[in-house]
Amino acid sequence: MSKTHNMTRHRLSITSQILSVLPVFDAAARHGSFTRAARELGITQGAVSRRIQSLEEQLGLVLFSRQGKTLALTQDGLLLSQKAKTALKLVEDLEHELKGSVSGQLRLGTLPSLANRWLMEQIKGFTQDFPAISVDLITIPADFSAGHKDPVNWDPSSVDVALTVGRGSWPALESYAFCEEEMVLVCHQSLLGDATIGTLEDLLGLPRLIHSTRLGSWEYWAEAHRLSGYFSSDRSLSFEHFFMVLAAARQGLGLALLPLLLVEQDLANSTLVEPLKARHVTGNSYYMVGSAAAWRRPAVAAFRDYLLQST
Amino acid sequence: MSKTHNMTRHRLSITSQILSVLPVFDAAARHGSFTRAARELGITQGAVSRRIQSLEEQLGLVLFSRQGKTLALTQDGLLLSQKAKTALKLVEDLEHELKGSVSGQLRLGTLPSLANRWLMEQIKGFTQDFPAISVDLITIPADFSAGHKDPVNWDPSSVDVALTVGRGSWPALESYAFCEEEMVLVCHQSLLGDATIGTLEDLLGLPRLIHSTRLGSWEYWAEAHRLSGYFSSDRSLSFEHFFMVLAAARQGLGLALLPLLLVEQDLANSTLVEPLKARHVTGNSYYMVGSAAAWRRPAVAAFRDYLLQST
DNA sequence: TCATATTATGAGTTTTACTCATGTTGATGT
DNA sequence: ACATCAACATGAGTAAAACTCATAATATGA
Repeated sequence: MSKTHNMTRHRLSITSQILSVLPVFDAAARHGSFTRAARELGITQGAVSRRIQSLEEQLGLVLFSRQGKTLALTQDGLLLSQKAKTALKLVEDLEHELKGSVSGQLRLGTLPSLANRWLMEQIKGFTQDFPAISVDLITIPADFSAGHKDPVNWDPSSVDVALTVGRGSWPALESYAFCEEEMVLVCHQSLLGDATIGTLEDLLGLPRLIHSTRLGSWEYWAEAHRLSGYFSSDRSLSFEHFFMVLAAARQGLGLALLPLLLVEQDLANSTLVEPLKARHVTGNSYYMVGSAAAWRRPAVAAFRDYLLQST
Repeated sequence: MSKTHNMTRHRLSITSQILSVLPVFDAAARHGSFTRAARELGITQGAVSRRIQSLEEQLGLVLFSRQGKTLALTQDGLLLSQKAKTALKLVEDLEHELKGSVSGQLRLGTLPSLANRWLMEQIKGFTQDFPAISVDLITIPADFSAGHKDPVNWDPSSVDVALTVGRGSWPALESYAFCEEEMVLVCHQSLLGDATIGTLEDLLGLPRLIHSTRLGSWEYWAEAHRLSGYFSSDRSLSFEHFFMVLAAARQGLGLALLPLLLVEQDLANSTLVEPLKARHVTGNSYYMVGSAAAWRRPAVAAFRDYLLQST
């Protein structure tokens, strides 16, 4: 059997290709596992496997010895991992040094619900990266328009960036979407008791927590799942902000319909459960909104880039 | 006017993106010119421009100050370039160290014509990269088959890799194409005298140098350019190998039809000229051919990778 | 020996990097 | 001043790399 291979096209020198794999290789070397490395990097196991393979081909060396489950660095791999660490450290330090030179003030306006957990996490990471930027956080109203234009219910002169939800149409402002709004059905485990939940109808007897400033949510959700007209209408519990709905749900007060962004962490650590997967993409997105002038300021641009990156 | 931007998808951390641009940035910083950096890297000016731009966006910094023609590093750029050099040096050294650990013998068989200049250049670069590999070079016959299967006119047991021309069909062997065969019309400047060459017909009065082991070359070329039947048939000069044809052409003995691979350098430094652009892709390619067992040897695989890379 | 946890791999998709062609701009010489 | 030149910038389209998803293959250990 003859086997033929075609020629490659010209690219940058081999060093460049090696450089970009270094973080992947380093993670794999540190964990001694492609799976865990992938988890750390937020990519799939297959991606790590492939990249390491191609690195080994580039170098013409075997970097890991694989025996089924067990992964171990070879002699060459060990050498590379040590040097790689040094090089990575160098570049990381450099990055921090450069970012440290960005200073200024960042005035953020945010929907109250974002400010409880999600935004705090972002701000934590951001201020670590940019220690010389001061942040000033205030809330803005959650008023919501279903129309074609999104409202500007904050004072653009007192805020550089507003974090809000909408359709991306703020005249005279420049907006960046960082997350699609997807509503998720959640509740506390205790609410379900020992009932077996098989269909959406099984859930409709449970108390629902209502978001009073966006009243249509349940109805839109029900429509998307072809369930209109099923809601019981006895006692109702309603709250102005999502964060209050969330707090109520955590207490087991009822079934909540909340944006995924706000409940990701609770789902991950099982504070809340998703009794049935009945999600609903609303068509809105979360946006950073600011004037063109604001976006030109380094501190503001840095925040935008950070958020887009970390999403 | 409102301006909206969509969210990015998750990728590797920012450091990884920075790493792969470093060689580009370094070249630009060293040359103080995107154009010259591009030339060094073998890519276009636009590619360099874009990558530097995206690096600047990633970092949220301006690295170069552009004033029309003049390009200069900013303060931040200078800082980055110094650190980048250190990091690059580290990785390059590392690469050499790893490659230095590959040792063994590489037995190459080659068409004689390749061994004059082109292959020597490759071997020079290869042995610099892999100082621990010994190379043993011999020639193999240039016999050529126009049929479906390519001949094996060398002893596979005495050679790891044969460099030859063909169609990629060597039964029981594994082959890698590294260059398409493209015939170019060349001659010494003096041959043209002061005649004005406007069409192919103008050239047909000049003496042609003939490659006796692949007699059809001129005819195939003529056919491709719809010129059959024009050749004068007085005195003829014919040579067994391309390298002899090339040597004759350099002396101004006649018009030669040679593979681009063999005359690239002569064209670049004007030892030879291409009186009219009348190239002809023959459909053959240059191949590295070896047994699967040979390709498994590190020294042999290293040579393959080097050649595919440098093409 | 079966369940499990891991890496490998085929197929298809998305994103990035590149080329080519053209636009723009500032310096230079007449 | 103005034309010219030599750089960088940029829009559009293409090629290649990187990633995902789904699934296969494989060693480990109860």
